[in-house]
Amino acid sequence: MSETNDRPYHHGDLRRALIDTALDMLATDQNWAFTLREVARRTGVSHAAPYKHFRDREMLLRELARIGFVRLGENMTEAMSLGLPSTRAQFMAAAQACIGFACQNPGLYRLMFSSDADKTIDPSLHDAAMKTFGILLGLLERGQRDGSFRPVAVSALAAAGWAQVHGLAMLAISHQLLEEKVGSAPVPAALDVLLDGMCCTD
Amino acid sequence: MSETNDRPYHHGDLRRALIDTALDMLATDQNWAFTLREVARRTGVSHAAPYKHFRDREMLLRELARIGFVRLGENMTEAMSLGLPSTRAQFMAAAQACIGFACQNPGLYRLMFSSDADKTIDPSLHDAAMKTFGILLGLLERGQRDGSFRPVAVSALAAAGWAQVHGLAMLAISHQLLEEKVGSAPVPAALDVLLDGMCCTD
DNA sequence: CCTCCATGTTTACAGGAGAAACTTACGCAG
DNA sequence: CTGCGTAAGTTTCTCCTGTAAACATGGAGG
Repeated sequence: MSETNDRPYHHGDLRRALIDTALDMLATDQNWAFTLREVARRTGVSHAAPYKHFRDREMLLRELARIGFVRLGENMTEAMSLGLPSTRAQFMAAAQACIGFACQNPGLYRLMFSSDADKTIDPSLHDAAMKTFGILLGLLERGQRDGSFRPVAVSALAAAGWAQVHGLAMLAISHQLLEEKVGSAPVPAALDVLLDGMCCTD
Repeated sequence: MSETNDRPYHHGDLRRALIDTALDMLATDQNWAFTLREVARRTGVSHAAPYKHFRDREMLLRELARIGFVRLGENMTEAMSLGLPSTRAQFMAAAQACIGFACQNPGLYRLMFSSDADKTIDPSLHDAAMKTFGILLGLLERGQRDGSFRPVAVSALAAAGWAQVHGLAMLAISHQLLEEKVGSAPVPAALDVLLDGMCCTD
């Protein structure tokens, strides 16, 4: 990753380095007014160098968002592969993985769902988001087949599940899940309420 | 709106005018890179005038967010006062009112939950958000008393309901509720799934 | 009437986005 | 090896933003 090279003029892989720096800053600073120049500065390069790799600031943002979706998908897949007994438990694990990801990368998570990362412009970003959503969809379909989830339209389950997880993630990183409002462990509590509506086992 | 009077140097109520202009732009432009100067320009005033009413840009943003929470609360209260028969139907109406508000004011809604509107700084903003949340809480408590909602911890219901509505709103204004993913009417479908988990009547 | 002060304006400066022109060094044809 | 094309960096420039400071205006109170 961080090759401590002494490249005097040509960096070698500036594109990757810029992305790494930006991801690092997005994870570090809670909310960061993203500036290309700051990224360039911390990467140790002139403020115009990034334009050789990204047409404009938003193109870098979209690439960062794309990577975010890929990583989020990896986290969720990993959580689902822990050998948990029930599909319900797997859903719970995947949801908590998603929310955990958001809390560990609040800036990146916000970016992924912000208007700065316009998915109508960049097909690869759109695909990445769609693919990550597909993980959720696959879990729900599997749950319906094995009788865990109710046989309603899977799209309804998907919308509900996705919205719930995304909503909890957004509220969490906005520090709005205060104990006085929603209790001490709102995430599993809320997910359990939703799962009661999704599952057959009442 | 546009009073064609010749401003006698002193505007009269510039503070209000700036807020109105900004709210207008937040509703009009889907996603707008908020600039104080642009607000001043459209209000027909010098770019430094706003500083006589707001210490800095973020102070205006927080005030806008506060107003957003007040209006959102009004919308939700109104939706709940339509004389709908069941508490469940009232919840559904309030939720759809919230999501409708977000879709009609995407910029404002985003602002309300963005890190630009830091609720830890401004108590009145925090109070406004809390009060709007209280509307939801009140509905849930009432629903539990009348036997509509299950007698679990009300904070769990609150977290679930709030996250669901907020998640749907955010996904909707991010244009991520595509039919291919979540069907043609994802909002009521998702809310029904959640309500199945919240309500006693299965 | 004159003077104070809230509310405006003008001017100034730092910092960011991005374009254009210039520079460096890697890779390749002869 | 020499010379050159080109990708990748740098410098410089313009326009824009936030924000501070100094100045102007005009209504309210003595």
